[in-house]
Amino acid sequence: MIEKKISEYLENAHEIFLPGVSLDVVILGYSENAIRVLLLKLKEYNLWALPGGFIAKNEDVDAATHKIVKERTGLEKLYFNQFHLFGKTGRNASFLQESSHAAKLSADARNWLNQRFVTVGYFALVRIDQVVPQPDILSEACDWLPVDQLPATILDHHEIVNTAIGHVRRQLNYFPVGLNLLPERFTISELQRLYECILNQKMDRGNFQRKILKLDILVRLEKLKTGGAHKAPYLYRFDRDKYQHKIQHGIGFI
Amino acid sequence: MIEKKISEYLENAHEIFLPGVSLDVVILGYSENAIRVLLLKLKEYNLWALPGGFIAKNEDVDAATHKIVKERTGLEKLYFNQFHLFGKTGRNASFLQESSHAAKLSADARNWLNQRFVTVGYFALVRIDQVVPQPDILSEACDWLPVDQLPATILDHHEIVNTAIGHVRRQLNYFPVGLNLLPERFTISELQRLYECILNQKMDRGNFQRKILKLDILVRLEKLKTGGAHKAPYLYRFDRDKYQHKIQHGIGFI
DNA sequence: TTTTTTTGTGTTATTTTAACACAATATAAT
DNA sequence: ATTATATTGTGTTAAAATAACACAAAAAAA
Repeated sequence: MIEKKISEYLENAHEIFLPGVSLDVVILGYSENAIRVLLLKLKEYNLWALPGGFIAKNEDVDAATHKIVKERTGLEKLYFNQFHLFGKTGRNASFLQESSHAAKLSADARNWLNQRFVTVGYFALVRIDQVVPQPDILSEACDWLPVDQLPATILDHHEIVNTAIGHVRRQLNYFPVGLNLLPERFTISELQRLYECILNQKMDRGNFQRKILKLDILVRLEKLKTGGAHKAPYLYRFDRDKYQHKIQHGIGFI
Repeated sequence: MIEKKISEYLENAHEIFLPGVSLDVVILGYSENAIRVLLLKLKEYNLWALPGGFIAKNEDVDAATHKIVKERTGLEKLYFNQFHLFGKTGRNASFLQESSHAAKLSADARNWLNQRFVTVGYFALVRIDQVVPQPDILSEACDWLPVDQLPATILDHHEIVNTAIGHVRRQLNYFPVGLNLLPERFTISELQRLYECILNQKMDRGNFQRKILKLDILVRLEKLKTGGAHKAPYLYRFDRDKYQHKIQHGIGFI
């Protein structure tokens, strides 16, 4: 039955969508000291996929990103960053043709899906506990999967995720990170663990503290009361205005 | 008559090219203390354009870049860097429709050109005096124009050039530059002027010298004999292996 | 009360950065 | 031939940044 949905969705795709171009979005989240990526499990296929789709002929690519993510995961108002156009031939060769489900698709749908696409990749960073992704009709599940143990995916989505992470890692040198990945109030150690997790390397605690505080994007709150068998750390929150300023203008950190 | 050429070129474009996607290349060169960009002057239009074109259906986008640049300017073996996908609607709205020449094109060509495109931008850096660009049949001229005084261009090529320069400027923090922009042998001051030109800011001479030498990508040659009314500076050349290593692995500089 | 763990902050050696200094020297001016 | 001018190679130094480690304070568990 899923084929019927896909066929309906792609009926007249030639008239609606910009041909040749697709769009995939790497939504990265953080929890339990692991960077995770939001993937959709395709119904009746044992494969995962990034939320992605096509761009309407009269639609900006940036706008399509928001629309596609909303449709496929329910998430809204994320901040997206374009990072690469994946343009190799043979990107989208195999999986559809080999599938036993392909034959059940309409001719329109098959034609559309079998054309050669280039895909533009966007990424976003979000707080896992603050969003509730909802799989769309094409997907049976929508899950946060750790990026270092990706499941089997369609096409080159594995490569797209890894490229996105490389970009995030490099951006860390110029832009702060954390506003969308940590709870409203957090400790410096929690922020440090996030950095260590993205960069996959340990950092000196004292030096990290001094350096991040000197960026002047954190506001110190009262002491943390609950918790571990040790001295209670201060809680901080981001100063959103100053944080946004650094995001816009960039500032070295690591 | 140019319309006939264009019509021929675009005949059956639907079958040959990936629809919806075009490609533009910002080739930057340096001479006389100005960063210049290679532009083509379109025949019978009083507008300039970046070398650009379309991607064959069975062709990698990276490969298309080389092919298009070769066809349109004669330049080969450049090192290209993809930097952005320009995806706004209305990018390619006006110039063709308004032109009196459009009516002379074949229906095929008009159809092809009137579809909505997104364009992927690549840039390259080259030594102006080492390449001899040749305009192709579609262009009456092929010239290096200073990026701070761009002439009227088609579409959003102005924005594409400026975006490319922004990327080059940011890359300067991570990768050396100069191998493709200076003569084989050059002085440190010449290299400094290049940096100042790209960054549009003055730098301290002594500090620049120490810093660039510490990168360990330059080889000192004999003294410069000819020239100015002052102490003769040393000549240097790039150590290509070490330079390439820095390009690959990146290293902070500025 | 003691132990364990982590925190906030301190110390110090080393390196980097930024700004300026000055003699050396190749040509031009006299 | 002598002096002036411009630019070079290198030196100096204060300030800032970096890296590695130190230690008492404190919250909870033992």
